[in-house]
This record gives sequence, C-alpha cells and structure tokens, in this order.
Amino acid sequence: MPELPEVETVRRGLERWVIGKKLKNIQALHPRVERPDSWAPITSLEGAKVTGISRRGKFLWFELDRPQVLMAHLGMSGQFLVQPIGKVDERHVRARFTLAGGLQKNRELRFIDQRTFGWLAVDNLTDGIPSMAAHIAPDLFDPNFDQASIVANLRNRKSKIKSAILDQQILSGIGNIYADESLWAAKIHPERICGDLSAKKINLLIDSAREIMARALESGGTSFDDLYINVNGESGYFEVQLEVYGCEGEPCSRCGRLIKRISFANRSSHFCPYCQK
DNA sequence: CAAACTACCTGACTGC
DNA sequence: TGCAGTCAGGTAGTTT
Repeated sequence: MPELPEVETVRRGLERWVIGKKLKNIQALHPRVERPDSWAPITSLEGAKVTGISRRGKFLWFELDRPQVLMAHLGMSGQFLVQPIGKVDERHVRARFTLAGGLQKNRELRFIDQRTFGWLAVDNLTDGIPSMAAHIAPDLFDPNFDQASIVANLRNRKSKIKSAILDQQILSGIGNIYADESLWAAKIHPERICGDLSAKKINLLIDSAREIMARALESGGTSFDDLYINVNGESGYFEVQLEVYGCEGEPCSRCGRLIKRISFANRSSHFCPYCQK
C-alpha cells in the first residue's frame, strides 16, 4: 500500500517521536514479522538508541548507536504507531518496542500489519546503505538520482512502461497509485513499450511522478481507509486529488471521456483511453 | 540477461 | 445467511 510519499510521512513521524529513544522490551509477536535472512533477532537490539531514520524508496531503517540498523518495510499494509504503553492493542500488532528515555515518557512503538507482507530485520551497512536495500535504485528525491542515465536505461527496454517504472531496481519509490497518476499526467498509455518513447516523453513522466509525489507528501500521503496512517494514526488527504487511480467510469478531467481500468502484471491500471494512447 | 509470471497473506466487498 | 470469487497501496523467487 504505502508508496514513497506515505513511507516518507511515516519516516518523518518516526524521526520526531523515536530519535534519541532507547528500544527496550522488544517483542516479536508474529512468526513472519522478521525477515528470514535477518542478521540477528530484532530482540538482540535491546537497549539500542535510535540516532536517525533513513529511507530509500519504500525501504526504511532505524540508525542506531551500534553498527547494525533496524530495517523495515511496510509491504502492503504495514504501519508504525506510537501509542501510550498499555493502551489496548490494535488488531494486527506484529512487534512492539518500549521507547525509553527523553522527554515524552510511557510511549511504545508498534508495528502493525494486517497482510504480513511487511517485515523488520537487523541489517548491516555498506557505504551507508543496508544490504537489504542495496539492490534498490535511488528514488526520485535522492541526490544520487541520475535522471539522464535512467532515461537512457528505460529507452533500451522492451517492457511496458508501467512495469518498468514499478521496478524498484530501475528507479524506486513509485507504486501502483503514483504510476497510474504519473502516466496520466504525461499522457502515456501504461502498456506503451519503453523503447518506443522519446527521451523527452520519459523525462516528462519522471518529472510528473516527482511533482505528484511531492504534492502527495504535502498532503500527508494518500489513503482510502485506515490501512495507511501516519505514526499518530492520522490519514493523508491526497486521495481527493487523484485523477485516475480508483476512478474507473468517472470522466477524465482533461477530455471528459470515461476512465478505464485494465489488468496486467496481476494488478489494475487506470487510464484515460483518449488522452493516453 | 530481461521480462513475465507466481506466491506470499488477511480481510472487505460483490453477486448468487 | 452463506459461500465463492474478486480485489487491495509490494516484493522476491522462479520460469520463459
């Protein structure tokens, strides 16, 4: 569920509530909450102080006062919530950390995940990047994002453009919502072959994605229900600005034709059949 | 190798 | 009301 703007909203919330705290009484409450290739059980981080919260694409990690990091991915339904200790648990609490020290007392961090595609892990850094995120390309807001080389890379591909922009190893952060929204903004049909698009068109697509995600971030992310909420439990408001995602059968705001939904690569694509040839 | 497909889960909703 | 089918914001492993 969460894409870059939602994960970044969560990161900022964690930054505010968790930096400077020590992780205590760590509990893993579901057999799949830890990635099988975690370098150590998350409980081994007992007493670690959080010094920073970083992100690449949709991957998050907690920097600690020790060489390891606590790695996290929200998957389709993961959430972090900061709650008073002892407050009744939400329905799918998968892990818990008491936040010790600092000014606000008696708070705990909960990792909640209905569908269990999210995970936590202990990981190590190489050149500042955890091994579990090393295969993920820089995202559209990363200073290392090299747009010219990504455009060149895409122009050499034979896959459908939407599949390519969802591939986190080419460029990261874009998910199904922002892929559809960006393709609509750039007037590109999701099934167009990458190599058939001009460099200008691909640049427009990436610029559109960056601009749309920046606006979504200002609104606190996109959410339709309580499956995406920030660390304070609040929903984002960007859904009111969506042009195509979830708008099947509604008129396109540019041309008035009805938005269509098709299925490929096991997921839905929403687009305007007139604007996006 | 790149590209396409499948599996991994729970739960809400739709139509019969 | 029950039950089968569909759908959901993601990634990783396998197959072609």
